Amino acid sequence: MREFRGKLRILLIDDNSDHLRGVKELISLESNFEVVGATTSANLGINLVKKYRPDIVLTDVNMPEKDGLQAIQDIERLELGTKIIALSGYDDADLIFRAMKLGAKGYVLKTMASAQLIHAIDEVAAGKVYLPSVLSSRFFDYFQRSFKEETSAMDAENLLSYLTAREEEVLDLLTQGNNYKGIAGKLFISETTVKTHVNNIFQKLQVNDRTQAVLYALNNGFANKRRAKLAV
Amino acid sequence: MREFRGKLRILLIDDNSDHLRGVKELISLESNFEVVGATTSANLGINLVKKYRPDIVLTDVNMPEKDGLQAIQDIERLELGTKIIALSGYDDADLIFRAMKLGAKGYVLKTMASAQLIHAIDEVAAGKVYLPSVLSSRFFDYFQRSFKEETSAMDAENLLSYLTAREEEVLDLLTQGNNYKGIAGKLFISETTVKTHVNNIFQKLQVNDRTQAVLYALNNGFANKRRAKLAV
DNA sequence: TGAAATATCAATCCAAAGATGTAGGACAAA
DNA sequence: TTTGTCCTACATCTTTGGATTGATATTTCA
Repeated sequence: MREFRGKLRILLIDDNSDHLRGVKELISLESNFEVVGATTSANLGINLVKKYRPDIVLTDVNMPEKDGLQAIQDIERLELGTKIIALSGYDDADLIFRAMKLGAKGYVLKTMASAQLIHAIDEVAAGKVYLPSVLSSRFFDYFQRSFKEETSAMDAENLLSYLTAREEEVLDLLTQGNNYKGIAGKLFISETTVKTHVNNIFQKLQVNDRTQAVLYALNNGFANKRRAKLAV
Repeated sequence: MREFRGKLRILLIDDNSDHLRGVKELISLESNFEVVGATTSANLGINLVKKYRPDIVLTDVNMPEKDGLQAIQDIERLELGTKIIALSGYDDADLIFRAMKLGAKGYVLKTMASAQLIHAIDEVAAGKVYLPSVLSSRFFDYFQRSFKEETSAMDAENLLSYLTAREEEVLDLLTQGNNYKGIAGKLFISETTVKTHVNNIFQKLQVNDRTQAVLYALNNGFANKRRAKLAV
């Protein structure tokens, strides 16, 4: 399963030097793991990533100054294919969500058994994503809650549904920053006709100007709806 | 682990009547499961959910007409606490992502062993989210890719970074649909001053009018940036 | 068929938005 | 102290946007 080349090269970042040492010893016990670096500073850690190009980075996400999330983002931006596993003392849903959002391939609690950490490293090294089931539950709760608002905004009494097909076209062009002249040109109709449509849109959406119309459209899933007609 | 009250009440929706029958028999073999309904129609299924209020709904997501995703959304909107497990013949990342987004608590492939389906039902009934590891890998790939664009748009050569603090405030109010008068009132400055700021914003963002400025802001993570200052 | 909704275009008027130039005071950095 | 940036403010002018009314052709559907 693992690649032919020697050991899995691992870099550790944790501002708690005790924990750092502990993890280092733990990993060193594994014959197929090699710790290529260990530091208590996120900034230093990023430099070490550039220098040693490890396969895996284990980073604490609860650090002062440059925090671990920022470190994840910075490392991801290097685009070296480095796989990141977040370590944390807390099973905070928001923290997990943000770490995964930034590209972490795993998230392990410090309180978890060491075997779990080893397992996580193996899984992530094999190209998988590793989230202990307790944490994945939290993740999905958070994930679904954050989309619930979005979808509920999309239905309900949506004023957008009162628009005619032509008005939707016009609104679509408005949401692309066109003025009257631009819309008229693109739809091959006169500017005054566009004005008529736009005024009708304002009435239906109960707004006063184009900016508010565009904001209403964007906040009420207008783009999604139009995409839906093609993609769903 | 399971609650004291009798059996777990399950409803099945699958337009393939053969598969529907197969799953029904499979589940009926389990002494603690009870199939309270089985239908090949999504619309009918939703009505059955209202009528029987099952604990779990297993629904195919590859159906013609009213598709399974729509069914998931409709059932979720009833807010009966019904837990939904999506069934699909395909491990399509986009499909998995959308099903989970809409609130599905599990996703199981039809090709998977029956034991896995039973396990999924148990897990979901216990309040967990169940995604087989193959699928969760796909899910996270998709998830991270969809956020990669967002974050990369947020840095790079972002014209927003040239704005002064005051200009950011003004732009923020613009993205809320305010006109000159509204902004002036909220910032306790004169309308002409607001005009000056807005004009400077246009220059810096290289746009021609407020709508384009608002769109630029929204498309380049302006809201995220502002939120970041508080929340990150 | 006949009513209702839709799409088109025009004229007019007023308000709002945008462009440009100028300028004083606060403040920080060189 | 000087230089530069930022925030403030005003005047002026042009352009664009928005409201209103009215009109005609086409489509939709009961």
